[in-house]
Order: sequence, then structure tokens, then C-alpha cells
Amino acid sequence: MTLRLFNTLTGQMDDLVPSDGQALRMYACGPTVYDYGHIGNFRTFLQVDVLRRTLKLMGMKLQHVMNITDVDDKIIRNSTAAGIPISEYTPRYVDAFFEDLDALRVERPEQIARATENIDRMVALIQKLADAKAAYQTEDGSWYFRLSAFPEYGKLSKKDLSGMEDGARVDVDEYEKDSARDFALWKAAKPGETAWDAPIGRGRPGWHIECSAMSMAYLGDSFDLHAGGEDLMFPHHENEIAQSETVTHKPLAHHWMHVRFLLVDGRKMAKSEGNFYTLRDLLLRGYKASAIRLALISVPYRHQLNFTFDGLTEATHAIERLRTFRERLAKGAFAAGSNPAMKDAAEKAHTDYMAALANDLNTAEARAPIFDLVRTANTAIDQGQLLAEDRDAILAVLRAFDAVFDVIEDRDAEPTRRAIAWAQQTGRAADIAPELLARQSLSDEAIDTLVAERTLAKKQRNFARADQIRNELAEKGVILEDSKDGVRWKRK
RNA sequence: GGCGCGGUACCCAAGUGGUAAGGGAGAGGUCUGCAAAACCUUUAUGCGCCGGUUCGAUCCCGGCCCGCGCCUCCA
Repeated sequence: MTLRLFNTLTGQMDDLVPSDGQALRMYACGPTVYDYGHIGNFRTFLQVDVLRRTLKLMGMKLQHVMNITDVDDKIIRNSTAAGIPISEYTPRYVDAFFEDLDALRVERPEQIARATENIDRMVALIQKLADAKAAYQTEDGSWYFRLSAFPEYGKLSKKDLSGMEDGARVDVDEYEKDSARDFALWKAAKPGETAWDAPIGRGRPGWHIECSAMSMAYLGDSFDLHAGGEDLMFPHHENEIAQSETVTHKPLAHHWMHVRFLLVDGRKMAKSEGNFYTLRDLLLRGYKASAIRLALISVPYRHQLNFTFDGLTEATHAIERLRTFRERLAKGAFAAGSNPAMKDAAEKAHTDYMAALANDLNTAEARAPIFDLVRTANTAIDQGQLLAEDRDAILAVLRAFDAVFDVIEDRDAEPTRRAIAWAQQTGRAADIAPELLARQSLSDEAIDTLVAERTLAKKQRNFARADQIRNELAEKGVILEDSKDGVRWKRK
């Protein structure tokens, strides 16, 4: 099975296949670690995760590199304000980033590339650009890329910059540059700023050169796929192409994938808009990591996603439906044998599911056959028509679903527990929803004890006491379900 | 201004030239001591508006209205 994926560069759907016949070599732009990640960041990383997992489910091997930008203007600004060197400032945000990825079940790339560990490679690339007359140094010691050296500039974002007038009063602060659009490759050190000594002078790398140097170092001059948020298309990715292809004369990446933005209440998320949420904000409000994951991946990557709290609630309920269903299959007793109708239903669901993913990662379309199967199978179970082999076939379909979506298996307790601990340790305890704390107040053992007491009360037909216990548990966010096979409880 | 995307039921959302997946929510019912879960029924002759092409358009073409994103750091 082959994934058809929209390619920004060609403007059409192209098959995504490893050009070396072995593993798909892909580079995805990672975070700049100057603060905690927000849900917009994570939508992009989640969609790249969907891509990764889909390719793996199709049997493809991956060589996926993600950079971490651990030196840039914002980092320097913030670390200076905090009065500590960037080497002490960034680790906490690097750790937080990976913790958040874990909470959201985002798989780690095969290779993490840190900017500060690849400075030599960036310097070497700038020297090659200088040799090619595509880079020049200004009076203050900074290096810039000469846009006029790369006629194809704009081919990714389809921008025609030929009409832009050089030397126009576009950017008075950058009067030293030959052209207003020329971008920085190397920023000369200013007093007190983090800097590296290099043959091209003391300074630090520009953002764009990082990705060019690291992607080529880990994946070769020309690789299969480059991914990132839509905002990176211009100028970041365009600049990467210019830097790399000027030196190699080969396409940097054959395929470019851009994840569209997440909006909040119909607007781009921004601190100044007051609609800015980190993952931790949502966890502390009591939303489950799985619900956040599902909400952020259920709208296909090529569409804007309008984030709302209603959407999270909806995702919570949808996951609950799937989990309840799987538990019913796993714990129920089914007679041996196979029901041809159910076998067909399971096969069809699997086929449709895979086809939807193969069609440009259409996650919304991929969900539908799974929920169809849930309803069909539930009905069959109600009528005693579902047999043991059918159960196994359906469980296999659910595993294929979770291989990409990864929300049925309940791993929500840990991220929530960690978020609460983090809030308490960093003086943000006030941000923890009271309801969430109430929910945490009962141990599993305490719940089991109360459930047992209620079961006894029911047996003695003391329904008043039984209902009282059920209500008490409900107030603590524990929901009970009676069935022939006993009582199931779950945390809200 | 340039480039691009979207407007489908109460909400989210898929989709196709032949009459609308799925999820959530609501209503009624079955089951249950009562609930919960599950199942059944139900909620768009309708897919922003106006023209056109066509035997037939939500899906193709043109125009218009509305919303959003990028064009500067930004996932």
C-alpha cells in the first residue's frame, strides 16, 4: 500500500516512497525551546506522528530527523532576562517538550538534531555558500544569503519576488544588506551574547541555516520528505532550499508536507489574543491527553482546525465509546467459531480505514469505518451473533486503528498526574481545576471497597444505600456500569 | 494589494456528476430495582447566494457575499 500525500512543491498528490528503496528519509522542523509548547505546535507534531505511524503501518521503514533549535533570538532574550546562560535555560524546555510529546503519545523520531551540537556543519555550509558567491559578510561581521544567487527562489511557496525592488526602503534597520530580502546566515556576536568562534567570525547561526546543515548532514544532500507547519513554508523552507540547492544543485527534498494551523475560536492562536493554550493548561483543566490527541488529529492536516473545548469534550466521549467497546470484546465470553457477516464487516472496516489514511492521511474519513464496526459488532453481541474468531478479527482492527490514533489504550492517568505535580512544584497549583483534584482524591482501592459495599447492598435490595454510594462516587468523577458480568467503574 | 484555503444538519466533520459517511448533542423506545453502557427509531429533498454547462450539480464553470491563513518572528 502506498501513501498518496499532497506535495506543496508540485502542487499535487504524489506517492510517498523511499527513493533509495530502503527507508523513507524525512526531516521535520522541531521546536524552538524558549517556552512550553502550545497546542498549535502540537497539532503539527501530532500530524507528523500520524504520518509516521501510517507509513509504519504500511510496512515502511523510516529515517526521521527532527531538529531542536536551542539557540535563537528569543532564547537569548529570555535567558538574558533570567540571568542564566542558554545552556542552562533551554534544558528545562527540552525536557518539557519531550514530556509533552510522551503525554500525547507522539513517537520519537529516529534522530534528534540539536542546533548547538551542529555549529561546525553550519559554518562549513556558509563557507561553501561564500565560495559560491552566494553569501557575503557585512561590516558588523554578520553573513547574509544573496537571494539574487538563487533564481528559483519562491518555487515552494509559489511566490514571485521578481517584482520586488532591491534597495527599496523596506527595512531601514538592515541597511547593510545588499537587498532587503537577503536573510541572515550568521549573526555576528554582540557583547554578552552566546557566540561561537568560527573561521567566518565570532557569532551564532541564523535559524534557516540550521535546518539546511542538519538535514543534509543526517539525511544526505537530497532526501524524500520535508515537513513542518504551514507558516514555515515561507520564508523558512524557501530559505532552506536556497541555501542547500545553491551548494548541491540537487533538490533538497522531493516531497514537502505542510500542516495547516490550528485556530482557537476561529482566530490564530496568540498570546496577545488571549486564546493561547499549552498542553499543560488543558491537562490541568481536566481534559485527558487522549482526548487532546484525538481532537487535534481528527481534522485532516490540510485543513485548519478550529480548536474548542466542546471539541475536546466530544473527543472524550468518542474515546469512551471505543474503550467501552473494546473492553466488552476483551472481557466477554464468546462461543467458538466465526460469523461470516462479522468477518466481512471486520475486513471491510480495515480496508476502508487503510484506504482513507492512504488518501492524503484523511483521518476524519478513517474514523468512520471504525465506528461503523463498533455499532455493527455491538448489535451482533446483543443478539448473540458474535463468535470468538470474530472478536479476534475485530480486536485486530482496533489495534490497527490504535497503531495510528493511539487513544483506545488508556494511558491518561500518568500525564494528568505529572501535570498536577508540575503545577504544584512550579507555583501554579491555582491553575488546577478543583474538579480534577476531587477526581484524584480516591484511590483505586478505595473505589473498589465502595463498589463492593454497593454490590452487597444491592444484593440485600438496599437500593437506597447502593444509590447513595453511586452518587458519592459520581461526585468524585467515578462512573459505575452494572452488567451481567459484574460492575465496571471508570474515572470521568 | 498579491498568494492560498474554507462556507455541508444543533455542534464537529467526510464525501461524490446521479440525489448526503462518521462523531458529539437532543428526542422517543428496548434493557435495567433505578441508572450507566449497549441497541433501535428520529434530527439536511438539503450541502453560502445567483447564474451557466448537463438528462441530472452539493460536487464542473463564472460572478457575488462571508470567514480564515500566509506575504515579518511564528507550528
